[in-house]
Amino acid sequence: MSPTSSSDVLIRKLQSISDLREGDIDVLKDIQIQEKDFLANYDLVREGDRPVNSFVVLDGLLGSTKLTGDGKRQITSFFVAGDIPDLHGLHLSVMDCNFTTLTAARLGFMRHDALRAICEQHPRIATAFWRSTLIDAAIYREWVTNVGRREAYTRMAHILCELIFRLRSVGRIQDHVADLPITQAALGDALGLSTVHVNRMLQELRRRGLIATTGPRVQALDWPGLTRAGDFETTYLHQRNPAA
Amino acid sequence: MSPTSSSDVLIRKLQSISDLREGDIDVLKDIQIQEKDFLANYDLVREGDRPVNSFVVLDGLLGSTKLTGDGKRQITSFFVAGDIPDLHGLHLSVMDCNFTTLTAARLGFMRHDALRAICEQHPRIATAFWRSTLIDAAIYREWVTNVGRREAYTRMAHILCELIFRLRSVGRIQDHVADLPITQAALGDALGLSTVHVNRMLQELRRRGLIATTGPRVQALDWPGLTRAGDFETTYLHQRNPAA
DNA sequence: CGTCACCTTGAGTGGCTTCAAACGGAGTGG
DNA sequence: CCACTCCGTTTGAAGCCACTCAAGGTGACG
Repeated sequence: MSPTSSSDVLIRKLQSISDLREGDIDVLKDIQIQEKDFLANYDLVREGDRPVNSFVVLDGLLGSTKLTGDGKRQITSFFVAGDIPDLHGLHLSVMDCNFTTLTAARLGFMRHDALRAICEQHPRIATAFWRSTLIDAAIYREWVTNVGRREAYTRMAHILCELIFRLRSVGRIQDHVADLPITQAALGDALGLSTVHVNRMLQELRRRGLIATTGPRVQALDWPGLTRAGDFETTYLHQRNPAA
Repeated sequence: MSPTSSSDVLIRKLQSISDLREGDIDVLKDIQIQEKDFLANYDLVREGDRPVNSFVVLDGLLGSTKLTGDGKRQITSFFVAGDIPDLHGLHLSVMDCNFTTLTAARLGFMRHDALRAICEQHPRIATAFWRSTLIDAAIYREWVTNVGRREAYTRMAHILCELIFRLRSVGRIQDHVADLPITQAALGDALGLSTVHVNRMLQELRRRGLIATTGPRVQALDWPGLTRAGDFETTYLHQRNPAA
């Protein structure tokens, strides 16, 4: 077990979105979690799969992705450390999307039958997991709005705000700098934009002094300005105990 | 109580997406449901609200909507008879979107504390409700993809497919005709398109013999053709017992 | 008969796409 | 050590999808 074990990542996350008691935390500590590493651009789950376990993100960036009939890819959401992307699979038997690593990632796998047993015996934990999927849904809603009604520049700023905010709230940001080895092509797939246009919008954000990028690192130089540019409000992320 | 009571609508819906036993159904029958009628374009829930009850749609069409900073509206999902749009509010305390009637509608209200009590004592019912919110999330995912990566014509066909399919699966379609008094402006807000362009895409669908419209009624003249035009697969709707 | 809400049509514009090519850094093998 | 490749970023130019603006048409309703 590493200093911050996979259980810790899971528990800290659930604490940050719901109210758990000591007893609940002890139960969570006993969940068997199998760690495994993956390279970038690996499909962990594919549309049509019937998964028997869910995983918590321990490190790295994932996305839920869908492919259209003519082969275009849409990333419908990002997942950072602490998130449990395919918790939806616990009750959706057949998956309707893929879960793909967007960077190298470390994941912790948990068996569905174990999770189901816990949910039956510990309603408060069940509620915490349920709430986690509801926050995912809220993020999807925001993304529909982002892609449907905001223009490219605002859209770009918005998604950067979300990423930075979420990374910060799980302690993955040092000195306002986010380690984000995500390609511009992936950003395009998330925003419904072409790679070329993503590049131009990023340049515009840099030109206006809102962000700086050095290789895979993104830095918000002017957070208030960036949130204004991105029409970003944190309500939809439903953070409850930011301290945790 | 009307011949098809509000409980019936709720129960039939939950049966169509999950496996319930006789005992569960008896419990559901005892839920207090308060019926109420609404006109079109009424905000039932607003962003920032902390609702104390959820409602099941008994008749009519609703949408979850969000407003951007500059006042543009995005409809992020539709809700038809049987759906429980703001079940998300059961565990999200502060709402991040509005729920608006898009047509005149009849709704059945259920108190949150009653629902929470039931979920604690009947894990199978809790799972059914949870699953209902997971299907909402799956629909949001599909909408992100639809708005982000499909062009207007396909996008339009897709949303019509979804609406017709969902209405049919709850028995609200007679002779392939859907009663849909939805405005083209609302369709635009759902698709991230201007009203003008919605109008032109509908014309194109009519011209190609895929749909017919007479006033507020929409008819799929060529269902296979329409699903092909809309790149529509039913996986993401996660229907389990279509017979029910 | 006037009003209102919604649908329809036309013309001009622009945001974003596509296509194509050049550039830069990291890793590899001769 | 240098060529070579690969992957991702950057830049330019041309074109189209969808938008905006504006006006006219239609049906419902008081």
